[in-house]
Amino acid sequence: MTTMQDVADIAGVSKASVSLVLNGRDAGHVKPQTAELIRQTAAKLGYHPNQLARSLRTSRTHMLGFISEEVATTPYAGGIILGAQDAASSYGYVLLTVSTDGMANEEQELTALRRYGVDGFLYSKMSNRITDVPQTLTDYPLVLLDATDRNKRFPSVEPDEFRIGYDATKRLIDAGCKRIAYVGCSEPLIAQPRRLRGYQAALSDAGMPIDDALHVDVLNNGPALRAVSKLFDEQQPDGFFCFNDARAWYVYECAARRGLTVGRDISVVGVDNHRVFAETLEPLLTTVELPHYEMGYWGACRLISIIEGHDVDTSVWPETTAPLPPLDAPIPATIHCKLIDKKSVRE
Amino acid sequence: MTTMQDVADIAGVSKASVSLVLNGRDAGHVKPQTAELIRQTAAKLGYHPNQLARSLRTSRTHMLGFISEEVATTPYAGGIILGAQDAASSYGYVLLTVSTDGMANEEQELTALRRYGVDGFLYSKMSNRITDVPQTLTDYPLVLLDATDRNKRFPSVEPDEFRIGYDATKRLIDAGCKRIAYVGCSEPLIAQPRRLRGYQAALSDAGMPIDDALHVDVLNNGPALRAVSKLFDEQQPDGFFCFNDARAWYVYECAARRGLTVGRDISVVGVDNHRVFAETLEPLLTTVELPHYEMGYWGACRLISIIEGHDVDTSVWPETTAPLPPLDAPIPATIHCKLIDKKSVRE
DNA sequence: TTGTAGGCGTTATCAA
DNA sequence: TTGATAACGCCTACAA
Repeated sequence: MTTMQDVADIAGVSKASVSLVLNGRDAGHVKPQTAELIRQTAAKLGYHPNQLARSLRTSRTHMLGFISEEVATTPYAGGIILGAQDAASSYGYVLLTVSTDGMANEEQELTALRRYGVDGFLYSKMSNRITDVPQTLTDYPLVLLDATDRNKRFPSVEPDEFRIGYDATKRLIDAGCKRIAYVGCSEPLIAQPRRLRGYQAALSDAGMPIDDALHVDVLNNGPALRAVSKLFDEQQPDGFFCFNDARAWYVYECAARRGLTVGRDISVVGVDNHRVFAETLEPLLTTVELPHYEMGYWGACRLISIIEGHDVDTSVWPETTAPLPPLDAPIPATIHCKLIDKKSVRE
Repeated sequence: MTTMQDVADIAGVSKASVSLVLNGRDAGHVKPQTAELIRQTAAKLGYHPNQLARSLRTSRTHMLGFISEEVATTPYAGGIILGAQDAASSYGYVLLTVSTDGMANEEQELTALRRYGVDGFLYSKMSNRITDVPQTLTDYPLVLLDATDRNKRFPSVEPDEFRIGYDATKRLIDAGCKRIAYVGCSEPLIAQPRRLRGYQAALSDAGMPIDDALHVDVLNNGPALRAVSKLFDEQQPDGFFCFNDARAWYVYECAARRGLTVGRDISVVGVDNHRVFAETLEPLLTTVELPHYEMGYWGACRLISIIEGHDVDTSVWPETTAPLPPLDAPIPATIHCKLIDKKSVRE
């Protein structure tokens, strides 16, 4: 590894000058000519600063601790991590991941991360759970992902469930469906009532009646299948908004048994949690993606803005990120997630 | 943060002694009495060594770079990362993850990781692809996960596809199926022929005929559905081994349309890539899990053994991990993955 | 405009 | 058995 001293020696200057130039602090300190020389020899030698030494001095590591409570065992994980990764990388940060999934030694793992000197934490749950932030983390910059802080002390990024329900239902309306059912989830998830409200709002806005008989919440397996079966027979819906792809499968099964073809006789829109349907049924099923990537992405952005002390205007966030530097990654036109922040006026 | 100097001052000794004691190198160097005093004051002050300073000195960071080429965008990722995580954590290592998924700047990302001083790399592809290791990594300890090094220079851990095919088929045989079909994948994946061989071997071992008409490779969507439909009508299989859950779905759809019930009229075993079926169809569909967790786990073990210079006997690996210290994590009785290593006699 | 020197928190060498 | 002391590579007053 070539060090700063090497560069200094070969360029015939001192370490201090090299440091100044390579950190962009040379304006008015180092003669432009010398600066250029330094830059060139650095490039020639393939010099890269040693992060450890730098961090030891500055006590900033440019590492973010990514903690996933339940994420890693689910298929959802990838997107969040990838989003956080991309954002982090744009700003010169890197992710130190740890999953405390069902581990007894959560505290241990977290203090381990602290010892590595991470600058802040992304704390990622699943399905937007209400969460108590571990004591160990409360004195660090921290942003929650797909989770909500019970005490509302920390910013969080969560899916805009209402919008998901609204958009999905709107698609069915636009497709000409007249009797649109909602196959929900009977587990007590935050998402459930919000998606339901979105579904109802979309119907109302379109001047369509809200019929409770068209709404059924199910769990899994046999009972779920029977409940959907009943819905088919008693209500004969022509459109289905499904809480997720697992639920959508029951609709498929029932349709198949009745000789109905999805995409012709009935329409189905589901929230795609597992990607298997996107891969398999693309032409048949319309899916709404959960904004996992976006949550990771904007969560990391927010965290970095906190770490670096930027005063982000979160009322127009994440549509606007100023005064953060612009990012290369494309910003989606519609972002199906929202930032919850003390300063936020949204929600 | 309390430092070593603090401990030394309060205990009334020098930094050197503290260092020796706290690193367990005090035998024959430090008087047991002093050692005890040092340990106690360290505990009292809540002293934790600063990893950065330590790393700067030892040039060992106990961080592993986890590179996923394609992993993060798939539902498979979680398991691999989690496995690697668990193993790493057992040995006091931590994972620095980076996904170069479709990134133009792979090299950049990797040199970034190098600057952070990772001790080695886990390079994770998907679906056991033949892989060229990036030049940037070749001078580091490196283990490939779910991938095979084209030049066979580095160890890799990949699924035991033959065994997967064999076991899945065996289950159908044990369930009493007489006409067992294989619904494979027509993409050119390493897994495909190996699973097919496993399927055939299981049939042979059971004294059952191998009928090529019962084997069909499909892609997606309409054509796949029609191919499986044809299989149903022309061959009337009573058991199906499916390449993955996406393929299994076509079997379900066809069965439903014919009024056949899975678990009663026909049996289905599929490799579960997406977890959606495990969640939804548990009682109906039998699934074989891909050994993602195991690959991550054993890959990390191997990498660490290389880093620490242990001479692991890979001929009996991963069943035995000696001379590595024992791990807390349970070792699965049957491991559906195998280590490919220069010294390996397996495969 | 440049260079010198001190320190970040460890570990390791070598006298005492 | 201990304790100075010198690295590790970098940043940053401050002096020249």
